[in-house]
Amino acid sequence: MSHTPDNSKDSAAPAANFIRNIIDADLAAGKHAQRRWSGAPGLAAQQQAGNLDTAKIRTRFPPEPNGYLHLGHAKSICLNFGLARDYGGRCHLRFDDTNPEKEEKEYVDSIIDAVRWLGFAWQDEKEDNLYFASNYFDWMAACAEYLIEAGHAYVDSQSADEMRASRGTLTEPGKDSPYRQRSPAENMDLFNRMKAGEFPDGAHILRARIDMASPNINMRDPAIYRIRHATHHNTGDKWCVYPMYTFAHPIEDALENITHSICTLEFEDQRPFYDWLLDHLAEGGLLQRPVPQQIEFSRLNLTYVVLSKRKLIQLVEEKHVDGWDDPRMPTLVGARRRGYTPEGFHLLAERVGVSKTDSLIDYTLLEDCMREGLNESAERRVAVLDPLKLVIDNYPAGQSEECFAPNHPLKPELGKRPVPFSRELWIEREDFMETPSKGYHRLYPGNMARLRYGYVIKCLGCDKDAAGNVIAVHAEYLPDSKSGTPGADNYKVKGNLHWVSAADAYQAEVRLYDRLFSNPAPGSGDRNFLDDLNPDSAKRITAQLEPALKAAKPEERFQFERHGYFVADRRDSKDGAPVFNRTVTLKDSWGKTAK
RNA sequence: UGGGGAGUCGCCAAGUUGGUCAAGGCACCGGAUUUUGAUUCCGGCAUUCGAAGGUUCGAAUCCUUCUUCCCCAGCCA
Repeated sequence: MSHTPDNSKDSAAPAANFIRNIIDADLAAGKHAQRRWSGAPGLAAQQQAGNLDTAKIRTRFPPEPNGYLHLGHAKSICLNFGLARDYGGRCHLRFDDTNPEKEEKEYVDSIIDAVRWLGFAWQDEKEDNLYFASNYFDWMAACAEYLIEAGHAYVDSQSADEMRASRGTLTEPGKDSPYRQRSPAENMDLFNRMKAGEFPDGAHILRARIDMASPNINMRDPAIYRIRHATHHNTGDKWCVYPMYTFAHPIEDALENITHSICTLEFEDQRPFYDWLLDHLAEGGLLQRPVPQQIEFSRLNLTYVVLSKRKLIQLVEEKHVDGWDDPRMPTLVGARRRGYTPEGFHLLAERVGVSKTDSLIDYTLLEDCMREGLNESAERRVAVLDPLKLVIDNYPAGQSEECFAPNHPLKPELGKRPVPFSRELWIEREDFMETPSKGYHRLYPGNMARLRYGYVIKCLGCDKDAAGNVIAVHAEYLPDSKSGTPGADNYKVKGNLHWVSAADAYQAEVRLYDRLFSNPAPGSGDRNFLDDLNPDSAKRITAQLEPALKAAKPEERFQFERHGYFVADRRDSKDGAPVFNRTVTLKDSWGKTAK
């Protein structure tokens, strides 16, 4: 523990942050050491009959299954599951499905898939911590009834509009509801009839009785149970009353023995109610102490990215993108198709840290995190994206030979693969300039450069069409310069180009993705975020790829040398006919100064 | 104008029992290696902690005032 941290990425200690500080202090004080755990969520009586909880801490990731997970969720997932992992605790995956009108099974499956893809598990040989808030409805109703009996909740019969009007404003206190003084017995009767389905939606509502004059609007008798005659994806038509988030979430946490309930900043004002509720329910013996603690951190914001649900839906519905898993979408399914990696997201979460400061992260940081992992894991291949014909004038037509390219420069144990060399090759159009710019050291008449893993060549000139466009480049090769042979190093050249034998190339579709928006803050000011859409965010080209790429399997990732990282699309690739998505380019310090 | 939060290098972020502590990462700038103008590797990078006062031998850390930004008035989460 006390040795100085070395540079090895694996052994680096997690960076300190205020949440870890809280957990450290709680652990040191033994705050949660006496919690009992029955092995499943439940009220105090059930938990008390269990053993001491072996999990040092319990966290949870509690999405509402009403949409797809996005980049922001990745931060939260890494945080919650990462904390549990680092502290010998557990992290629950809990669906916060308390609103029957917005939630669907389809989203549940997609969320489960995304969390797994990120590499986290809520299940092991001892526990399976996958939960649905909707399975706690009986307990929640019991909690509500306790509150009613204790005089801490009442049934209000004002309309939604009347309630809004009497809630007051940010600067003025609210007014008590005329129904606020109903007796516990009357409230209980009304609540039972609400549950029994005697009233239409909105006729009554259960409210906590706290303080209509509180400066914190969330404490002005918040609504905790509403009537909603709707079919729920999990409980069907069993209920026609549903708990509000405010009421449900703290109870869910408590039932699951959550020690640290981590959420985003906008819930800060909600914390007094969280504590109020749990304290009363623990007082009433329904919940075990100590009750969970809510901790808020700042959500992830990225430049060039939009994450609001409303906007994402708009992008999909108005077809500005090709579905939720469009590789340009900031959803996790989109990121996956784009070729982003779980490791990259872990790295990002680590680098971004955790605090309460509203932050705006440069999108390049995310890209950089992806590059870092991919550089390590992706095998190298050759691809010519903007093909220009290169003719080796002194190489016999019809002849060909094999050259050998290493699969990974950092991992020689991955071996080499043969690539065919012949008289006619495809090279990158930008690797030839008839009149070179300053500092350019690739192909131009009279210059020598190396065909990577092949021969050194001397550029002789080029052919042009009637319009003056270069249609082919001519060169002669130096037979004693072949890579891997004794004389290979006789020639010192700066230029080093990739190439593909024209006769052997695998011609395929490649999608060159760029950021979806061209404005770092899409829709900032009075702008419509759609006006900031980048018109060039998806270019489809036909590229000339080395033959080995034909065998790529969906989701297989490669570095196309000198270009960037690419992934075989998991949706559109056919067996033996993969198409590739550009995940992210390589860094290019030449381009920076030249363009 | 009520309440709740936050302001430390271009972007993040340690540090908050006051004393060589202004960590670290990313970016950036040099230089070395390099058959990817990539990677890797060395070196550089805040007399200053939103601002102004004050307390103190000594403050990013304590006090006062000011200032900027974010969140809250759903029977959404």
